Amino acid sequence: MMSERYNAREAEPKWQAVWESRELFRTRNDDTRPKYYVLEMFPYPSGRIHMGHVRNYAMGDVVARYKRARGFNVLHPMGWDAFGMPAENAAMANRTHPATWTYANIATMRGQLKSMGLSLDWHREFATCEPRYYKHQQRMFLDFLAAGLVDRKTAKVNWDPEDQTVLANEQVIDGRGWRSGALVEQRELTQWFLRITHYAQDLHDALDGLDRWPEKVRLMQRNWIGRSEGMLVRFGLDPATAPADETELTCFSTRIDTLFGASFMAIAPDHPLALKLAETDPALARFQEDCRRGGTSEADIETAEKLGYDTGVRVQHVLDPSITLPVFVANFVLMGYGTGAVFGCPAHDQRDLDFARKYGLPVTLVVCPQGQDPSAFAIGTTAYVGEGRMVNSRFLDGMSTDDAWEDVARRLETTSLGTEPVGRRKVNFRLRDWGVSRQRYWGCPIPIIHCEVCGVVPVPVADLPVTLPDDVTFDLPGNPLDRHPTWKHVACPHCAAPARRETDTMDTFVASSWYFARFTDPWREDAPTDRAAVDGWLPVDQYIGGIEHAILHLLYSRFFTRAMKATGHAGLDEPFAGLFTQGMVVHETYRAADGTWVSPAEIRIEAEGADRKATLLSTGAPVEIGSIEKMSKSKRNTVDPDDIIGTFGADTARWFMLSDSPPERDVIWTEEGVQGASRFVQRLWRLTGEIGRIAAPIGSTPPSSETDVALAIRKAAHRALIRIEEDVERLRFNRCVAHVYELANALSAAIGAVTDADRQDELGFAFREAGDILIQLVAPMMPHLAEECWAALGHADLVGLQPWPVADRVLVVEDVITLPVQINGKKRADVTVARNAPAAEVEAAALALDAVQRALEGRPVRKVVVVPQRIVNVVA
RNA sequence: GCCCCUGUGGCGGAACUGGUAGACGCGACCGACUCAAAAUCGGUUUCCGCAAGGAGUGCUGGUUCGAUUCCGGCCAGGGGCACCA
Repeated sequence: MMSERYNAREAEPKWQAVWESRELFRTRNDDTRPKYYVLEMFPYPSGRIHMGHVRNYAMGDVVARYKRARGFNVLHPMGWDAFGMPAENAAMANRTHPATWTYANIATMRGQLKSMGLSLDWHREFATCEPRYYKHQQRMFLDFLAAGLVDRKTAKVNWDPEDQTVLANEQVIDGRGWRSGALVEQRELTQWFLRITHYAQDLHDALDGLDRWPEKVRLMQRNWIGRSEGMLVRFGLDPATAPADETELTCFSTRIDTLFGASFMAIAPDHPLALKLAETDPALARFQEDCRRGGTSEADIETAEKLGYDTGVRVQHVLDPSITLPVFVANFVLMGYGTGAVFGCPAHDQRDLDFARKYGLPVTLVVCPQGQDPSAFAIGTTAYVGEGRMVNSRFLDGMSTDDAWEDVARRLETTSLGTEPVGRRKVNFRLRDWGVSRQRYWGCPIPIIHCEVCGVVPVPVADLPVTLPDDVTFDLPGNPLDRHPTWKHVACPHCAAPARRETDTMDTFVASSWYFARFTDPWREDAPTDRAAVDGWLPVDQYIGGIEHAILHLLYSRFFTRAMKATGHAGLDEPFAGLFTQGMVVHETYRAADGTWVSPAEIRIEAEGADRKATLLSTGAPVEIGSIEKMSKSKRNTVDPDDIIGTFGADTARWFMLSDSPPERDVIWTEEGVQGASRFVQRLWRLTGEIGRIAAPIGSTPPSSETDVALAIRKAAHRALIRIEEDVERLRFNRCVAHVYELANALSAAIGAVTDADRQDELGFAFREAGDILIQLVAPMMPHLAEECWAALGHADLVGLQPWPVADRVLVVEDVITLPVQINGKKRADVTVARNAPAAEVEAAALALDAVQRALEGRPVRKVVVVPQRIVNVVA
């Protein structure tokens, strides 16, 4: 017999054990059903799972369980993004080994994830710090190197002088290292780069085809790649002013239409010409030094004043050599973009205008906005960057900016400087190559050996993996691999001379750029992927994760997949066909009188509503209720999933995470919300008991005639079924939850309305059908409760093994419908008509209504709009 | 500065391609059960109004028989990029 209350703490482990022993979620690669790959971004093993994980994995699990019921061969794996700095920081702080710390965290978090009852195929689990994984990453690095997709070059990096390591841009806060607090220096270091820029155009263009990605993410990537069409323009140096053997200066411009407005040239402080001039010009050298010292943080750049140094060199204007322009070294020109040289057109570029005003350079209007009089239109402190008519531009005058652009482009292409044309069309990208070298221990070793004789030598594939040594120390700053006594000393694979290993390791983002491919066959030892498996499973049909990865991880993965294709490890370009970015879990913050943050577990809410108050549990002292913010350790506004699962059960946590807020938006974690979810768990359990008492036996035949109540019950079930199908497909889980509530409400109401005499014979069949559907609808979201209810309804097998119910679309169509009747757009009455009634009939029925005649107040009817099955609008 | 998104009851939110605004949940209030409380069940809950009725989706214009939905302008909040030529 059913007990009164549903006991999640007993039921959940029980069903998890049943699923596991029956291998419900084990996925086979040789299954012939259509595939469906659903993946949530794998976690970093930071210690414990947080509510963000719960939300992310609850969503993915709904999709996985739903698709499984719909007959797909579902791949839903889990693993660990296990390399990275926190492990090394923990090692330094706690004198543990990063591996010890990492694997302990994985064990904890695996247990937590298992307690959520996720339908994961744990057989495919791996951690990226395992040699059996990173071995293949090293292999692909070598393949990329052979394919020309890896570069070794010097680059400016953020160098923390105290920790003696490179920092990522995100790790530099206000110009200081986030850990050490030391002022970060810019250093030229030789680094390994993955040539993501090789695919810049394709990564840009292919965004159009990612129609199941959020527009926001595509836009962010498009901006990040930063494609711009322009021209490389070669300016001849004025021989009278140029240093010996310097004859030309090339700049990149997207606004060659404004060339007649040019009043100066500007080059980057570290432009080759500037460096050369500085050799004989100490003042210039000092200026360059000042520029370099200028902060590199964004805040510094934002506020930096435009500074320039007139080199005395002049260039000849490309459209009229008799005009010469001064060449400035300017702090706002970047060597890393274009050619490190620009021509300045102050009237039509804000930076150039600021610069020109400061140094008294001419400002010539060459584009006049539509409808403005050029003689009256003056440039003040704001440049005009829009389109318009050309003025002050000789042969271009009167043209549109577009036409002028083409005209200039053709002229420059057909004019020569030396033996080459002056201008060449060029598409430039903002995207830079991906620097993957990290001076850290806890990462994938870069499989390279440096030999004095042979230079850079790849580690032979047969020697992979290059594994990390275990005996390392973290008591000193810097890279433990570099100061390890023996690890880096090896013989050159070519000449056998003493050589040394590369001691840099790869950025952790490399590991997360292909894990989704490895999941398709994580056991294969001789290659990163099995081509049949990877090409069969990919692309991921539905990828779910946080918006914070909109650029880095998602762009790197798109690049990596292309590089894997180029080197034969995969057969496609785009790894993720569908992407969903879920919102964060946020919570109120609480502060004690002394200003310290207080955790939700330490307080009590004293009064609800407008005069909501909180006090400290321990002392009763008042606590200030603060703003709602992302759950974070620093603000202490976190709720531990273990506590919630221990108190209410995983299903309650899952249900709450799916309800209320649309999944792409932030969800506010509230105690009331959890209580509400928990209440529904109990209510569904009671309702199941009541349905079970009325429901006909499994497999009963439908009665020969059906009462209105019975029909209504079945209609409600099928309506909910149809809506939930639609909404799960579109990941609108909050609406799925609402549909379940509606069905449960309808069934409760029907039970309340039936008399004892009605039961069994008349309603039994309807309640059997509707009850079974209700539980199957709940199953993807609250799987444990659903199993318990399914069994209570008399089923011997698991609801997790049931095929999805077949919706009866004919059943839900009503024969008689009620339409609103509006008069001049305001609703005044309802009219009930046959669903297929002709418009004329509907119109007549509507006009015959007393309420309509009253509302018309004798005015003549001018027009009647009848929208079939929707509305009637009377225009008077 | 540039680009993008969002704005609906006390709260989270719903409303299909322009067709009954407020589904569903939370909170609140009233009632039933109870000695009492919890739990549960029933009811009310956009605002103004006793009612009839009127107003209402950030503000403001427009298109339309009809606008939360489409268009223009403005306001507020959030996010991304940031000297990218």
